[in-house]
Amino acid sequence: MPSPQLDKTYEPRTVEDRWYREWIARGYFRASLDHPGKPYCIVIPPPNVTGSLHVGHALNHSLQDILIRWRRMQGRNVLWLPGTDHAGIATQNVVEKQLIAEGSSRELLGRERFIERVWQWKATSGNTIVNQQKQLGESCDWDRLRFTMDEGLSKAVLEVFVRLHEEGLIYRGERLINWCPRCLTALSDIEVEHEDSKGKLYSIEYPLEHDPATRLTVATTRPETMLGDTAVAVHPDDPRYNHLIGRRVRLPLTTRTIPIIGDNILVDREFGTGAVKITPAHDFNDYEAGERHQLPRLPVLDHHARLDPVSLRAAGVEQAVVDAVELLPVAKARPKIEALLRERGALAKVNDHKLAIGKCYRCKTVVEPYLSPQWFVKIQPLAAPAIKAVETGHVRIIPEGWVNNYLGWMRDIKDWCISRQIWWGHQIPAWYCTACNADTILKTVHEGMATSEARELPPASRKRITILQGAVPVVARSAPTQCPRCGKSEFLRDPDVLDTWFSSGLWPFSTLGWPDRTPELKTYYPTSTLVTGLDILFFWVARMIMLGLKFMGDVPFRDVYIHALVRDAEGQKMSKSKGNVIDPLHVMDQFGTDALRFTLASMASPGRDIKLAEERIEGYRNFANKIWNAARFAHMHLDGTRESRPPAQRSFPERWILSRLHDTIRIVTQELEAYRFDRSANALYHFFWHEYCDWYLELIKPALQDASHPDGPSTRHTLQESLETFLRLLHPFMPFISEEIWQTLPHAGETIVTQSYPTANAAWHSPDAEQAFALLERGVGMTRTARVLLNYPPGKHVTCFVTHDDAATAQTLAALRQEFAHLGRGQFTLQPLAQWPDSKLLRLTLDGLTVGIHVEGDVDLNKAVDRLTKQIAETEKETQRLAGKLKNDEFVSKAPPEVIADHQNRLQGLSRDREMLASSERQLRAMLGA
RNA sequence: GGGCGGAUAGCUCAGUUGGGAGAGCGCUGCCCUUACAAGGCAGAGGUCACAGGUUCGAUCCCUGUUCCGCCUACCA
Repeated sequence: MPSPQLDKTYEPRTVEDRWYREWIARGYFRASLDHPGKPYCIVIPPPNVTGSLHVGHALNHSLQDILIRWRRMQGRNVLWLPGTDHAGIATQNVVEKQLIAEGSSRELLGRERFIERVWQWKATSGNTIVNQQKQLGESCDWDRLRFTMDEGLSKAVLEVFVRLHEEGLIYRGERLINWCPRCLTALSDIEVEHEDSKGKLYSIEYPLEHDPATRLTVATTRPETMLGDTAVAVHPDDPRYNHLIGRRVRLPLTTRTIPIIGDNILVDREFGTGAVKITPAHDFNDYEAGERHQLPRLPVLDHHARLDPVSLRAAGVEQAVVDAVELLPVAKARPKIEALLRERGALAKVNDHKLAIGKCYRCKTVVEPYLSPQWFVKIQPLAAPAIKAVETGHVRIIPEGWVNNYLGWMRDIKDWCISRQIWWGHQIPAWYCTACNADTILKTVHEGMATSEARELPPASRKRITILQGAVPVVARSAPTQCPRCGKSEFLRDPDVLDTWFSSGLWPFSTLGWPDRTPELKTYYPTSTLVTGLDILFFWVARMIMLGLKFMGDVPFRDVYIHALVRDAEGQKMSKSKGNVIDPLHVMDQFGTDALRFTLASMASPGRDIKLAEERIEGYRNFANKIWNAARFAHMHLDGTRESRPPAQRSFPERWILSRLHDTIRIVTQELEAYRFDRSANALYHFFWHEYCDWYLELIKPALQDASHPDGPSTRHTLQESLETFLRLLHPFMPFISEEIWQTLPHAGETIVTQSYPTANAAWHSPDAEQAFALLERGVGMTRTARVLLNYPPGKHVTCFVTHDDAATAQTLAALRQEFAHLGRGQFTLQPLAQWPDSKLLRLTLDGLTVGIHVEGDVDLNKAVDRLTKQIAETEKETQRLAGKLKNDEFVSKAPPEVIADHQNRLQGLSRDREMLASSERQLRAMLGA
């Protein structure tokens, strides 16, 4: 066939787009239920539908695509199922910002029109990330693209909610939850990020009611919450205070007195004064203590985390204090309270204090514990089987270091708050009969707005509806028409939506058609592997395992591979505000998609974050170019007859490269099975650059360039065969360049995508060739070193001698005369040392191998002498070390015999080397003297 | 506070049953040798964080210390 002309450098952009469209058009990525292979399925961790591809996605998706393409080539029935999630809070925030920029708001728009607006936003930006994924070469079955809010998945959400509710595993109740006063919604425990910050510890004095001259001092980091204190706790065994239990203190700034109680859980006698104020409505520990002692809960903050005048009055706060702080946010109220306490002489001291402050993971606003009715999943019954699944290995977590992390969290898991006070998401399928619940449904004027603003609102938005804890919902798959209790038909639907993770927790089966019993579920569930980052192990992975076991009766996936976080070159977390983000799209434009993918794979070592620097990507861009040029070389020489000989009858370079290829196939496959993408990638890189290009292509040039060479036809065959095999081995990592080159080589089939993955061929394994090569490599290296020592130009034709002090090895060398001549650029004599000239010769020795190079003209021999002197010293040092060990009786008596024998052999070898080096040095000095 | 991981060449990292320290990038020198200067060849560079212990022998196993990350937690 004619050799196609390949350009001198590889241009990824044109190639990538062309092939991706072709792959899609021909449907190579489509899964088929009829496929005879064993199923292999990955569901993609759904990215935010309105987001765009960042480098973390690029890593996550590249690794999945490597696994998928590899398994596809292995003949498995592959499904990679793509999709996106609706990212409730994040997406709602984005659209709200747009509205504010337009001078509108979601309240002005109303719920229905707001949701329409979000769908519009999804329609305009929803394809962005999908197109970027395609640019990355992802071989997903795009026909099966799913979205957490689409009809099928919403049906699954409804079904799960109703069933869990029926079983009593979902309940509604008033609890203290994490509340974001900016997003105005509840958050689950893990949506709160903790950050160390500097704060203050305020010591406040509470006078005893029966003895006001005596004061009980309590410490707090949040003095403004003291207005809502309902008790002070001391340790029951603390002799300083326990006689006060049952007495009362006067709460400063209020008209109230509160009891002193004994509590050994809340109180740490060592900390502070040993007395603790209790604010059950604004602190999780205090809430628990309040439960234990039946204390009232007095909230003092509203949902914007401002001091609420109505609540303050209800809490008996003095009117002057209310006037001073009402409607102030916490940060502004705190100094006012501090000043008021100081005025009253109630503030004992203020110390600096380090504390961890909780922030909203979406908007970084300080989260407040907030008392409100919410929906929860009772999690213990779901967690128990999910713990067992990992303990027994039904789900494998890789690297397994994360197993304890998972188990620890699961064993201490808290009920999951699933309701969110936002509009974008799956609205909770609970309806309240307005007649039966007349007393528990409160409609108040919207407190978040000044009255003038509130007047502008449509009536439906003007109210804030609060459905109190006692309300009785009807939970159903569709809206009820009649109240089962009173028969009336007017209902209010619960306005809350579900946590986004509630729907993504169903992802491995909802995307396959559940709750319908589809053939897809039957074929692909449990899925094979989940590839994800550590950051969503709890958010997502744990919940998928719990819900998968609950509703499918089986784990959602067999393996969970947890990969690293991508950081910048300095190890900093990438963030837009720091301006250190590496944009994968820009990288792909600049260096090519294959280079980016290969970089990420090669750096994916387990248990270590990836510090990504552009130079690395550039390095692998160069690798792609190297492959490209090797292919150009092949094309220049593939014309002519080709002959397929049995491997054992091929020439030495052919046998050697096939043996190396055999080994590389073995390593790449084995490491992929162990999810060691880094080792697989490095094996590919090392093989191709440093064995295939550096040595093999050089070794076969004589056979290729001489038209009448007897090994020509076989060499051409092996060249083509080895290159084609390597491209298949490489394809999962570098899909584009491998396809582009593969297409130009002789091949069967229409695409590399569906070719079989190479398997190790035992007939290619050749220890003899490998051993011979090791000698050749070292010998050639030594002649090149000698050339540099003598300042010979690289092209200079030299006269050389090579031998080895072991006779059999010397025989092996003798068979390599032509290879030495070619790579060493000169005339090589492979005879015993006795027949070498004894002057005008620079000799180098290592491990019994000696190379001599003829010294011509007036060259400076000093560099060579220095080199020999240095090497002799090193040899001497190593000799001392080994001899020392062998002289040690304990070593000789206790070390294993093979280690002793090895030491002795090495010592002998060193001794011979040393003799040879010393004689070389004498010879050189003689020449210098002459 | 608890848990986990890391500390190996200038940088980023391998090193899997303890026995002669490796790679990539970078650096230095020489080369535009017809596949490739996005390249070739040669080379410099490391008491494997520190201190003990186990062992004939420790980068590797054990203990402690220091430093850096991450996760987690209610010390008011």
